[in-house]
Amino acid sequence: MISDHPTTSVLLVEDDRNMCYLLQDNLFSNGYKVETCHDGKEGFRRFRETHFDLCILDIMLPRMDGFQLAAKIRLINETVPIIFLTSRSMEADKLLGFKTGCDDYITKPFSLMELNYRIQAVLKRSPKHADQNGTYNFRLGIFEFDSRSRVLKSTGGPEKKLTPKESKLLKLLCEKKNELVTRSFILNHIWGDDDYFIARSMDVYLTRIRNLLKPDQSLEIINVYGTGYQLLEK
Amino acid sequence: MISDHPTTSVLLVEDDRNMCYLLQDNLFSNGYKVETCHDGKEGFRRFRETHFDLCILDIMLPRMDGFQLAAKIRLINETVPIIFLTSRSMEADKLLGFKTGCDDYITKPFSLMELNYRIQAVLKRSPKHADQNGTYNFRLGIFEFDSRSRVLKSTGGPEKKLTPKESKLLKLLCEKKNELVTRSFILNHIWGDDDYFIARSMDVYLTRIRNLLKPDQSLEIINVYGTGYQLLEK
DNA sequence: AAAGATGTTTAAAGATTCTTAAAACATCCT
DNA sequence: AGGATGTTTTAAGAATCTTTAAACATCTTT
Repeated sequence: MISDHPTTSVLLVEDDRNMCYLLQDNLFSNGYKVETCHDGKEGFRRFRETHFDLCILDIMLPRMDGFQLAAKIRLINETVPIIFLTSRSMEADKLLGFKTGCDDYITKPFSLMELNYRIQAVLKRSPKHADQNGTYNFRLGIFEFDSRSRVLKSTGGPEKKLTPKESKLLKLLCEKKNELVTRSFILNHIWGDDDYFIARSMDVYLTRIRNLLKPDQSLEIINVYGTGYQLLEK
Repeated sequence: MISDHPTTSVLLVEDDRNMCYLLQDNLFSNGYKVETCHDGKEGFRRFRETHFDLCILDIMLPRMDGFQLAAKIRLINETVPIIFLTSRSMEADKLLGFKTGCDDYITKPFSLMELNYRIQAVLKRSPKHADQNGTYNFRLGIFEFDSRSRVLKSTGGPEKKLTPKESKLLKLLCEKKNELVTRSFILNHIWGDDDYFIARSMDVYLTRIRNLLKPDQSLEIINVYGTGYQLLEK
């Protein structure tokens, strides 16, 4: 089968090595780029670190089941299509209540042909936010910011090297420049979790970013009480 | 029996010299390229050093048993087929729980015919990731890097000879250029193990590689705190 | 204005990574 | 075998990054 998708990247989370390997091989030979892992937590960590066009999640997984994983994925990406691998005993109810428009599920045992068909269908429906993670460079007031090398350069000034967390936070704010970003959105995207202490940690980073941006008076990160933040470029 | 496999290379790890020789001879006369060793640790060392298309592992082995060995092999190669040699007393349970889709096992005593049949079956199932180790030359900024001769040539500059470990590390980073590579991935692939001290050792090599790449400002190995590294080419 | 909730800042503790030097180990050569 | 040379690991302290803690400020509601 010849590929018609330049490099669609797939996150495959499957506990059973046997099955995992079979699927990986099938996907690979269909031209997809595949990353596999074998438990939910690792799956989520991967998802946060990289960009994927499709997730295939087993339901029964160690450390965090497929539903929980999908829920966490949905918190940070509303659109990426997810295909669940279920066992026959799974009640369709639970699944139907869960999956969104772009998702699908397939009951084990299934044929590879069937899976491939569903993948194609699900990708066709998916809006392909192509540029989702494609932008790494931002122009921001007097600054230029490269989120990959984590360098914030002020035109005609010195450049500063940011830490990974600083960089992610600034990137997120840049992506949503002049938009309101909720606290929980930031927390789930960058920290992958949202509790009291992590929120305090975020406060610290907000302060740092504000300090970094101080040289340019036209930039401001304003707080919307009880809701979130907004990076304004005046 | 005439071979239909150009040069399928087999790693045979068998404690019992007698048996080992018998098998080696049989494999050899079937056209396989065979390397033998007699304990688990040595087996793993070999596996890391060379490329094999098939592993035949006795379960009872000195220094590290066949299961442990297989587990470590799986960490650095998810797909190579493994055939276990078990004694009759071995509970099939343990084995079935362990082996993945491409693997098989055979209970001693067995006929050579039976073994050969299983080898063919297992190889047929295996997808032969042909290009797995195929790329040795990399273009990297102002450099050209040949990971086999371990030479890093800077265009119009002097060439440097790398040590084996340096070379492996740089090769791995080149293969995953612009991707995030986790610490444990590097450790398991290059050192075959992942503990505190080996991680410190890796730090040392990272420093060296960074120094080697310093002449080209556009190259950078950035650290993602708590996760891994990324070789960026800007 | 008071009280509670939420946000900001600074300091410092804890964790991880980086660097350098020296020790241990390996290989080559005579 | 023994010395020279090259490679890898160990060790230890410095540097960097992240989280925790706590004190203070601001906002909202009553």
